Amino acid sequence: MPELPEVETVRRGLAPAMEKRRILSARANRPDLRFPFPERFSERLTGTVVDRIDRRAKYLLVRLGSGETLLMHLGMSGRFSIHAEDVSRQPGDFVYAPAADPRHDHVVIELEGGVRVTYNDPRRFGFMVMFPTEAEDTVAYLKDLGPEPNGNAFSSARLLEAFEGRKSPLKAGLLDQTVVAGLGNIYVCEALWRSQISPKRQCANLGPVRAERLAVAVRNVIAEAIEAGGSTLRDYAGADGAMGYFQHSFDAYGREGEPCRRCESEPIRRIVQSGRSTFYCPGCQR
DNA sequence: CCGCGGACCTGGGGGC
DNA sequence: TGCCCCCAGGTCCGCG
Repeated sequence: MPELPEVETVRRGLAPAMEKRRILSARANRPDLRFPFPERFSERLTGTVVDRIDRRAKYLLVRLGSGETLLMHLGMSGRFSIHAEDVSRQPGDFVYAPAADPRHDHVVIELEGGVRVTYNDPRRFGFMVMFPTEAEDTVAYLKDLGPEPNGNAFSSARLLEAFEGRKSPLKAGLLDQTVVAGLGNIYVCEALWRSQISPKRQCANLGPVRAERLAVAVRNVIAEAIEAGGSTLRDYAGADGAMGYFQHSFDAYGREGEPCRRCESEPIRRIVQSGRSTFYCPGCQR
């Protein structure tokens, strides 16, 4: 999936195309993604104005003039493309996305000004739900989320508190969205590599010194990835590759067998933790 | 309550 | 060319 930085990049791309524009039509081309679309999906979107697009963790929150919020999650393979006649284009904006298989164009939204936003998702792990904006505090997807890694509430103290007594390995702990919100498989591997901490270490055995290194690494890895416009990996292509987005390179993720860029003595190893690949350097991550 | 494995989907790549 | 297996950025659910 797009992790937090990629979702933030998508938000920044969608915002200039959608904000302050009225939705002229909205169509779902099938009854469901991961879950069924909201009741009367098309009717609830059509005619309302998009006030603003926010992000929380990996969720996009489209604030509508109707008083509702459209919450969207991109799953593993969700992407948006925008076709626009008069959206101002600046370096870094993404207006056209690379071609996707149109069989997986599941949602098409037309807005004022000749803007068309298309959601494409081959695996259909993404989903969209709607709720009254005023009831946001009760929305299950949002209410238990931990702090944003780039916010003030995220710190080494937060990690120590969340990990107290926890038996699971750090890899699993950092993927837990109630501990810190928005990390996924890639950036967890990268943050652990940066902080030289083993993904196999028990959460409860983190300790204050490593916790500080880890918190700094998480914060920096996320900030840099947002800065880079999100990674452009595989089927994620919310941004237009042709627009010159930085091709993110990773230190650990996906580098199995390649030499560690820090200690250069051991190759990066791939192991499986709770069913997912973990990449780390057994030489310098302890 | 916690932690883990499986399920949900489709497509791409490698081996034979 | 085809087939089969493995792999993929996430999350939810049920089991022990």
